[in-house]
Amino acid sequence: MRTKIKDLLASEGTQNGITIKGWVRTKRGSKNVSFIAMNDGSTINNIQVVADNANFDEEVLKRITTGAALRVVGNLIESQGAGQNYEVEAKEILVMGDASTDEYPLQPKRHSLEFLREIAHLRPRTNYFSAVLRIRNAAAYAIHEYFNQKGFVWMHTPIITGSDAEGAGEMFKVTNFDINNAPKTEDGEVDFSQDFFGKATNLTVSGQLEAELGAMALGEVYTFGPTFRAENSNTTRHLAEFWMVEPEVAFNDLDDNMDLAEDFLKYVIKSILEKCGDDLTFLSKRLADEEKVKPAAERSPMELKEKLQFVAENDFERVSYTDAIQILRNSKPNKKKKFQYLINEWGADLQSEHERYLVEKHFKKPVILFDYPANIKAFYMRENEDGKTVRAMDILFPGIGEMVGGSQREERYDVLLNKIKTMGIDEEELSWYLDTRKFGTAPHSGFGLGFERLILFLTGMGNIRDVIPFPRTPGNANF
RNA sequence: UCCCCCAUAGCUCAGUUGGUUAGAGCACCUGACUGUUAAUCAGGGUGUCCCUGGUUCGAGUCCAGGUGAGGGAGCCA
Repeated sequence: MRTKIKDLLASEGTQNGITIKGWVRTKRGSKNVSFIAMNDGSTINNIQVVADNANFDEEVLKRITTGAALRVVGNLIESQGAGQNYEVEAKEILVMGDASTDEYPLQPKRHSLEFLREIAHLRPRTNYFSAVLRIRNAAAYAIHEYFNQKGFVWMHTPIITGSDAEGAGEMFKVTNFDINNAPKTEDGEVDFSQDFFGKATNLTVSGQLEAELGAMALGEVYTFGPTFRAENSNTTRHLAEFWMVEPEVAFNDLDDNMDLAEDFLKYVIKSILEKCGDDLTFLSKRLADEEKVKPAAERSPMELKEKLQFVAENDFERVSYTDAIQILRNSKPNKKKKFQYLINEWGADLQSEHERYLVEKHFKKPVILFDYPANIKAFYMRENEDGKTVRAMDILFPGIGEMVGGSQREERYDVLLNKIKTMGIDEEELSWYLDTRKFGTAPHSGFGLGFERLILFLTGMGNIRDVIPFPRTPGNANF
């Protein structure tokens, strides 16, 4: 039996005969005594193991190096040094796995995130990354907890899809063909009727359309799973493989949808503040250190925990696209021609510089933009009475941009069919989707949340490749 | 995909107008030290200066191409 370091550090008193297993972070010491900082991933904090050198084989002590796996049997005693309440007085030390000092790349010092990305198989062993992974786990748990409490059904939508009309971006092809020798039809095209599924298939870019089917039966559903986009996106906020949360609720209109999204985000943030205190404290401190190096203008006005608290406790700003255009048109950067894309008239798609202005300069809090022009949004969004806008909403977060994208869905069969036709989408492909509007249609709404973008916000990390264990990006599928 | 930067020791980085034997801190190794907190002190340099080609008497330094990485934009979550 081993005791987790988290539990030992929280111990109410001394304990005899405990066993810990974990990895060495640092070893230091003098002629008579060695101090080993050990971590087992249960907490960001290390426990100090103290070994009286006289009681141990010199060869064993030599093998205790940064990265080595140890089993230590001993007593939890009150620390005789400053800096920690308890420490483990070692009686027995077994080196379970050595870590060669001249090969092990992690050192007891700060490494750059770029370097750690190159050794993604070892980076969970760092404070930085283990904190992110624990927060990621707690956030996933909080998401399920939230929806469960609200009576949502977690629906497993397919990863492999036969539909190419999801309309959310480039898709990865799935085939069993020998790509150099695929069967061809008479006119020279690849003959997918002979492929595994009997048709061309792809990895999903969204579970929304299927989630809508579920919502029209179960009332409230959500998806939470991997999602794939074959876009050649090279940014700090895009991945080719990422996790997405997509709630879909029957009878909800756009206002209900915005209420749900805001309440949901605040719940997850509060949950992390409550459960990941140690990890947040570490990240908060680390980020504050990095801020010090930056010029004053680029520094964030709040530190991580404050920022999370602020967002959890204040209402998001809700602004229609039309009002947002007004604000932007009259803004200083627009008048002084500081925007790369100047806002002149209604109908323009907002660039990230505009979104950033609204969120970071004008409102200084998360902003929900709604009622966008129909021609810049997807076919399934419900048309407003004005005939030119749709019931879409995006939630923009400071430093991240679009966290959530959602809409009230077009539930009117004729309107939807017409939209599909004018956008040149194959209606045969979507006949099953159209059936929901044919049989017992009802207003419904939903949204998609980029899980990793949420983790970016929760951890204060700057690059999405640092909040997923093994990032998949164009040109990179290592590990 | 476009734009901008960058690539020197295991890591982080310095390297002057092109100049002879390429440096620092940390890591690592050796030793010292009565309890340390990324321990401290003394000693030790471990290198395909990303690759290919060019300019030059001479290239880590200049030029061209390539590769890799980072930031920004677009696409979006």
